[in-house]
Amino acid sequence: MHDHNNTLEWDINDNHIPKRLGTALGTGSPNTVSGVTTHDAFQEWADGHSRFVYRPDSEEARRHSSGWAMRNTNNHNVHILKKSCLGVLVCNKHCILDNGDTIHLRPAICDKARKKQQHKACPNHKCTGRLEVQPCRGHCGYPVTHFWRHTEFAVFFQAKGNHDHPRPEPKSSAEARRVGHSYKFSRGITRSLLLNNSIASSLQF
DNA sequence: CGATGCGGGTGCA
DNA sequence: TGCACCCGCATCG
Repeated sequence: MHDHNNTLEWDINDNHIPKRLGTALGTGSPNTVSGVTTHDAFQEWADGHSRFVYRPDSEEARRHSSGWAMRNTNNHNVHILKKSCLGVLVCNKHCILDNGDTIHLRPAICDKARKKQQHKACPNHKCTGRLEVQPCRGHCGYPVTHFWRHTEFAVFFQAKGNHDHPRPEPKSSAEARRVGHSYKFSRGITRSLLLNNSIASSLQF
C-alpha cells in the first residue's frame, strides 16, 4: 500500500482526526502521537478503499480533484465533502479504434450536460454506435464515493469502493473538446490540445 | 456552458 | 441515523 503511515490511524468520520500533522512536518520532527507523519503525493486515480493525507497547499486536493468523474452529493455534513462516481461514457457497441483503444469519455458533471451527451453518435466515425453512460457500481452496487475533509494542516481524503469501469478521459481532454466545440476551426490552440490526446486524435470532432 | 459547492427535502433501511 | 439522490441557487472560469 502506498499510504503506508497514513492508514489505520484515522477515519474520515472520526471526531478526533489528526490535526497536528503540519506542525510536525514543519519542525521536521515526526508526530508519533497522531500516527500520521507524511503527506501523500496527490493520487489522481485513487481506487479501492484508500485514504490519503494531502498538503493543504495542494491545488488538486484543494479542488477535491480526481481523474474519475465525481459529482458533489449532499451528505448533510458541513465538515465532510462527499462525492459519488458518475461512471464513464462508453459506446453502446463497444467499438475498438484503429489504435486498439476503446471509447471511454468523461461524463459531464452537470446533470443537464450529461443528458445531452447520451445517445449522441459514437465519436468513432467508423462506428454507428451511440454513447451511453456506464454507471459506477463499485461500492456494494452503488457508485464509489470520495470524502474530503480539511483541517488547518492537511486535507484528508478517503474513498470507498472499487471502480468497476474504465477510467474516463482526463479533464484536460474533456475541456479541450468543449472549448473546441464552441470555437471549432477557429484556433490553432484548440487543435493542438486535441492532437495531444491519443483518444481525441483518433476521433472526428 | 459547465465545473463545483451548498443545503433543503424525499424515500429507504 | 446513515445513505442515495433530485433540485434549485450561487460562484467562477
